[in-house]
Amino acid sequence: MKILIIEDEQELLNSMLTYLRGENYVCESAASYEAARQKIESFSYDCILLDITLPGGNGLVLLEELKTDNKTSGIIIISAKDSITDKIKGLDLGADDYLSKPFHLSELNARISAVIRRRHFSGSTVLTFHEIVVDLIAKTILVHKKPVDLTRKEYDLLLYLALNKNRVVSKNAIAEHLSGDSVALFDNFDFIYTHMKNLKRKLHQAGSRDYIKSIYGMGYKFEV
Amino acid sequence: MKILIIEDEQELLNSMLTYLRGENYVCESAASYEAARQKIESFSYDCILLDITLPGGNGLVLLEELKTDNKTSGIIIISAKDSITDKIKGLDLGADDYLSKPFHLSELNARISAVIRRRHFSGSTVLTFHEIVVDLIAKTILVHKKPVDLTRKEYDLLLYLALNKNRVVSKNAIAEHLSGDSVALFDNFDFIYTHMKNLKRKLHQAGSRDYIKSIYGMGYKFEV
DNA sequence: GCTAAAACTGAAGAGATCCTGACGAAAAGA
DNA sequence: TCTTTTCGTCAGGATCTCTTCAGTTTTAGC
Repeated sequence: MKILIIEDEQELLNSMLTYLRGENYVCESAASYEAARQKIESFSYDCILLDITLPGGNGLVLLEELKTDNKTSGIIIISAKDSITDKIKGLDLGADDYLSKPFHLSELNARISAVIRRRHFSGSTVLTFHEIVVDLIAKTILVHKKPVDLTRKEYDLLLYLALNKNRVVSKNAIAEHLSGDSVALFDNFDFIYTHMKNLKRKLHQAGSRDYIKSIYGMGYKFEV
Repeated sequence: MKILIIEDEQELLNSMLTYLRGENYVCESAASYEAARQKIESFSYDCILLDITLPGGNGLVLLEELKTDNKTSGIIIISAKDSITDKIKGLDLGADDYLSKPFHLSELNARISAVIRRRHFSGSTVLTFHEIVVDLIAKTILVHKKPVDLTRKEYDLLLYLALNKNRVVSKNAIAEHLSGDSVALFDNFDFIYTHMKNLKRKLHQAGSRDYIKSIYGMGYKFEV
């Protein structure tokens, strides 16, 4: 699978490249719309990550071109939070999905595979783990096809664990993800214990098996 | 995995220590180049975080020394944004990566594990020794494709042995690697005996052959 | 073989980590 | 505004891990 990343922030770009290559995607990058346009004309990509807030050009114009060219690439818009307009949200402009900065690389990865899956296999943006189904767009959880009433934090927590399935995730990482604050340092993880407890209880009551394992001294693991 | 943090800003240092210890790294710190030099001479680290803009000494000189000493440590340069020269960016000076302040601790963490992977494991995320598989990202050990649950110390111990496969590692080296304060020589290796015993037992019970040999008077060897 | 040093073992206390229920604060919804 | 829900903190207790210790076995050298 081949991905084009259109992004000018060097550090973010590097992170994305490293992560996505680690996920076995073939990645190329462009730091300007002009460079991107050239690449798109010459090569084909399964997915294009488009930062629409680059200096020196309007990303929406590029988006227009992309859609009229009826290429088969899936397109995910990336943008600062306050640049996400209702039009983008509604995906009226023809993108397949959008993600606002700052985002987590694991979430980006999930979106990419969802978009690619949909394009190639006309699926939807859901993640399925046995009886648990996560709908990324609706932000809902189904267990045995029945919705489970989770709070926002609980949903975030489950999604994060699910995106990192079969990996041990540290409490540092969880705390950062839940709080949305990527700068803060956490001296106490009590709130994680509480959310974890409630999440586990709700999933259990809904009839799910206990996929969330606690790994003493290391963190948690969503094991499927 | 053991890390040396060379940094004089106390607050930042504390954040880094707390975070990285939370990620199960064994961490030590030095607030000056002189202190750092001493530690580096006496002990070995898997990764060194080097702030090159400390007062009272030039970090680049220390970097030079580090590279000529051909130690196996990975080196990540940390510095204020405007001190990042093109040379550093190109990593011509021999560092493995660089990070400009301010940075996110999770980003630092990602860089560290990438550097360690590159240096020690030639970039791979899983190590395979016949029926034993070490997944560095999942932080999980598989024997015959089934997970074996190890404690932190047991996992670290196995990783350290695997890292030095087919070499004899002394108990001093193991002790230094497992427990943070490398102040003095250890007079008592009882805790190693216990961890080793438990590790061996768990691997054996999981159906693995006994690759860990005890070399009388020398140490241990992971023989594959 | 004998001896002393080194290595192993099981048990157990100390210590760290995690879970739980309850409660007030904060946020969201009516 | 008032009500309801969600969130984070806290303290007590449960659980798991680490280290130490004492007793036993193995090893190398004589």
